[in-house]
Amino acid sequence: MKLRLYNSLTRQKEDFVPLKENHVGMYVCGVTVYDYCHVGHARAGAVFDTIYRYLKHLGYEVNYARNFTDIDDKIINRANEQGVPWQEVTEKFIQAFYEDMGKLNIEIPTVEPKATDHIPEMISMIASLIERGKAYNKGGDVFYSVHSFADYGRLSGKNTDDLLTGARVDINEDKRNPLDFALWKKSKPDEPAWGSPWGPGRPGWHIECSAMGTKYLGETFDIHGGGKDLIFPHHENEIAQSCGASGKPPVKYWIHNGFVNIDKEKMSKSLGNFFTIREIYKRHHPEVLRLFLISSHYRNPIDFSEKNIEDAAKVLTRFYEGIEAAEELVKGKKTPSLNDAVRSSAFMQKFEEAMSDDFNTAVAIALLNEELRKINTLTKQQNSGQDAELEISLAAMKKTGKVLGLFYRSPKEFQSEMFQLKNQELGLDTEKIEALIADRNAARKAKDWGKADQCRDDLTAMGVVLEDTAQGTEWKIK
RNA sequence: GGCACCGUCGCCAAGUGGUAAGGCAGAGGUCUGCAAAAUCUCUAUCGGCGGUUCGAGUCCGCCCGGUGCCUCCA
Repeated sequence: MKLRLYNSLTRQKEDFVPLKENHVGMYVCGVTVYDYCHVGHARAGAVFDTIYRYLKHLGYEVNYARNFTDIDDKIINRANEQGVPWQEVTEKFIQAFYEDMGKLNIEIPTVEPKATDHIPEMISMIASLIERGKAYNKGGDVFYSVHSFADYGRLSGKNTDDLLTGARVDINEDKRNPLDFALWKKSKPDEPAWGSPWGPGRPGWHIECSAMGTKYLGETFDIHGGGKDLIFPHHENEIAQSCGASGKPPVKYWIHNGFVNIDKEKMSKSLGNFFTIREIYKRHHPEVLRLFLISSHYRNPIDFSEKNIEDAAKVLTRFYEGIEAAEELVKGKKTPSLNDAVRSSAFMQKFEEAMSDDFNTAVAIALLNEELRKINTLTKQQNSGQDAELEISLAAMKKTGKVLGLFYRSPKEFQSEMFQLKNQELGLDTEKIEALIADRNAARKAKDWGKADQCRDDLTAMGVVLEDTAQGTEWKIK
């Protein structure tokens, strides 16, 4: 299946041709670890995790690097506020990152470089930039000279004149040009510092990604990802740095995910209108969050709202119920060459077609819904002659789920976790519910429909929904 | 001010120029003692106005409305 993806650099969909056949080098900007992750981070996590999984699904050997920015002004400020060493702040939030992203079923990348483990690489890149006349030392601060890079602004579609007339350029006497940005920051007393040819200091934000990307993926690699907000200045500066140092463009395909909005407005730290992932987990299942995050195309903005999350919860619940019933029927069966049948199924073909069109997860999920309907119908028919078909559909569904990072729990586990979340609000008295159900079943046996309905009405009022099955009466929370 | 992007059913959301996927909600049928679940059927001409074309949601222009980037930010 030929993969096409939208390249932010050229602003169009392009055929994906890796630099090295069957191999992909991918770098995604991680987080600055000074606080808990919010839903925006969750989206970037889910989007690039899905891309990573799909590339592997296509058979590529993927070298995937995602960094931790563990030295930065914000980290230092946070440490000072709390009166703790900065390392304590970063360790805490790296730990929290793993917890939050782990629940979202985000796979661990091939490498996860930390900025502070790569100071020598950054120093050497900066030195090389100075040598090539692309950077200058001003009293211990080193700046990149934007004028030295003719292509500056290509990724973000800006030209330096416009940037200069913009109202918000940083006025800094030490800079030759207001657009120049820091590669190395001289440290003040009591600030964390590393030795360098320009005196003690710490690296600027942009240089770390250039240095680590180069180290792990080479001077030019296939894919670089991140949120749209990183295009300028972060990624623009990365290009300038890497190109300046190596003379080669660092990245072939740039991929940027859209924002998570609250009431149509970008969710961000600076606006203060953000939800942390862990806040969401208190009320919503992580897998529901993941489904919500990938139900829209990754480049479009998504609006985070209770209604939208609840819709996703309904969809996922339906999937798990269908899977549970089908698994029951397929249990113990073993269709010969199941993998081949799955691979060549029309459903899998269409799934790959959708995903290969710039990772269209929205269409992929629509296809999953259609396949679920097929599975439900086959399950209901309970026709042993069609078990193979059901088994193939179920296996295909699971396989696409693996690409999307869904359906990896057992249905029972999912249902029980959902139950617990819902029950937190209602605080249901299980014994009372069981007793009412017993009463109702006694009444049903005696064909006392009035009393039976009364029992159910009482339960409905408590938020309990009944389901009479061949195996008995089951109940769940609405 | 500069540069991008977006406006599709009540809500969410896909859509390579050929006559609108999917989900939620809603209506009706099957099933059920009644329900639930499942399943079937039904519900939009795509912000507005022009233009290009045999044909446009899909390309061009203008207008209206919304968002983002230009400062740290996924």
